[in-house]
Amino acid sequence: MKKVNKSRYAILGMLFDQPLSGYELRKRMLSSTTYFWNETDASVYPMLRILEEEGMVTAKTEFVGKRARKVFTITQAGKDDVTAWLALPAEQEHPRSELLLKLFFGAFVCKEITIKQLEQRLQQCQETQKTFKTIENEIAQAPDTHPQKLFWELSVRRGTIDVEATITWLNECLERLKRNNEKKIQN
Amino acid sequence: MKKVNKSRYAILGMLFDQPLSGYELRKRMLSSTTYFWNETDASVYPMLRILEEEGMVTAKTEFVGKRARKVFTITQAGKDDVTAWLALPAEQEHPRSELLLKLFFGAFVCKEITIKQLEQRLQQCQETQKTFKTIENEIAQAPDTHPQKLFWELSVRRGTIDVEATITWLNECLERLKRNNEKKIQN
DNA sequence: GTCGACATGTAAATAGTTACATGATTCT
DNA sequence: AGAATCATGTAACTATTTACATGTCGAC
Repeated sequence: MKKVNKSRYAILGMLFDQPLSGYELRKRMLSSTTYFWNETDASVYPMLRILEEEGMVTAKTEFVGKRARKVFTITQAGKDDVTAWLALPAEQEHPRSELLLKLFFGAFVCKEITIKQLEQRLQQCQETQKTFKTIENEIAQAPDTHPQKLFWELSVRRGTIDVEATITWLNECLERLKRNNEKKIQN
Repeated sequence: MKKVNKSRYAILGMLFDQPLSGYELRKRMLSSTTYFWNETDASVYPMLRILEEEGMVTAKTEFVGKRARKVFTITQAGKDDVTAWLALPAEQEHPRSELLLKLFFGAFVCKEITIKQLEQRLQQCQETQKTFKTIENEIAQAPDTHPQKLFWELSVRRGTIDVEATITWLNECLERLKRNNEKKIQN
C-alpha cells in the first residue's frame, strides 16, 4: 500500500481559512504545530508549486516595494481534498525514540551514562512544560467565539499531559537506577 | 550537521550480548522494541553487510539441513561503537502526529468526524494497554539477577505511562467536543 | 554599513518503505 | 497438498533533510 504524502494536507490545512505565503506558512507552523508537525523550506516551496499545478491552490504575487511574496489561496478542490483526508482514520504511529533505545541498552554501559541521559531529558521536559504554559495563555486570550480555539486548546493539552507523564516516568527511572547497584555487562 | 544512521546502533545493541541471524534479530525487535524502534528486512540485511565490512561484526553461516542462516557476532570494535553512541546525548524528537494534525484542523470538518478519530484511537490505546500488561508479566518472570531486567522494565513502563496519559487526554477531548456545539467553519 | 528578519527556491544526499523474488522446512 | 514460518536478499520509489544560493528591507 502506497503511503500518502501528508505534507500536502498540513499545508492545505494551514491555508484553509486564510491565504498565506510560503514563508508565513512556515512561520505559523513553527509557532503552532511544531511539537507535532513541521515542514522545512525544502518541503514547503516545492509542495506549494505542486498544489498550484493540481489546482488545489491559486498563487498571486504581491509586492512590498521590490520584495515579492507569492500568496497562496486554497480553492474548493483544495478544501475538498483536505476535508476528505481529515475523515480518513489516522494511522497509528510508533515513532522511533532514541532515548528509549538507549535506555533499553542501558545494561551495556555504566549506569551514570544512562542517568545523565535521563537527567538531560528531564531538564528539556521542564523547559517544554514552560513553553506549553505560555502557549496555553496565548490561546486563552483568543475570543471564545473563535471556531478554532477549542481545537488549539485540545492540541496543546496533549502536549501538557504528555510532558507531565514523561516527567513522572523520568523521575521513576532515575529513582530506580540510583537505588540499583547492579554492575554493567562486561565489555 | 550530518545525521547519524541509528539503525546501525539498534542492530549492534541487539547483538551486544548474543550472536543472532538477521531474521532472529528482526523477530526480537518485533517482540521487544516495536513500540519505540523497528527495522525492516530492507534495512537490517544491508546494514548487517555494512557492519561486517566495517569489522563491527563477524558473520558465520550455519546450516540446518539445507537451510542456511548467517549468524552475526559483535566484535570489540562493534561494542566500542555502540557504547560510544550510548553516551552521546539523545536527540530531542518531535515526531509527526497525524492524529494531532487532524485534531488541530478539527474546525474545518463537522465534529462527528473528529470524535470518530478520537474514539478509534481510544480503542487502539486500550488494546495497546493490554499488550503492555502482557509484556510486563513476561519481564517479571525473568530472574532478578538478569542484568537487562531493570532496563526492560523501565522501557515498558514508559509505554504504560504514555498510553495511560493518552487515554486521559482522549477522554477529556471527547467530553469537551461532545459538550461543545459550535458549528464548523464554512467550506 | 551590517545584522537580523523577510522571502524563495534548488541540488544532493540519505533514510526509509514497499514490493518483488526465491527457496527450505515444518506442521496440519 | 497447502499453509505458515524460516531465511535472505534486491529494486524501485518516496520522503525528508542539509546545504547551497540569492536578494530585499528596516533598524541600529
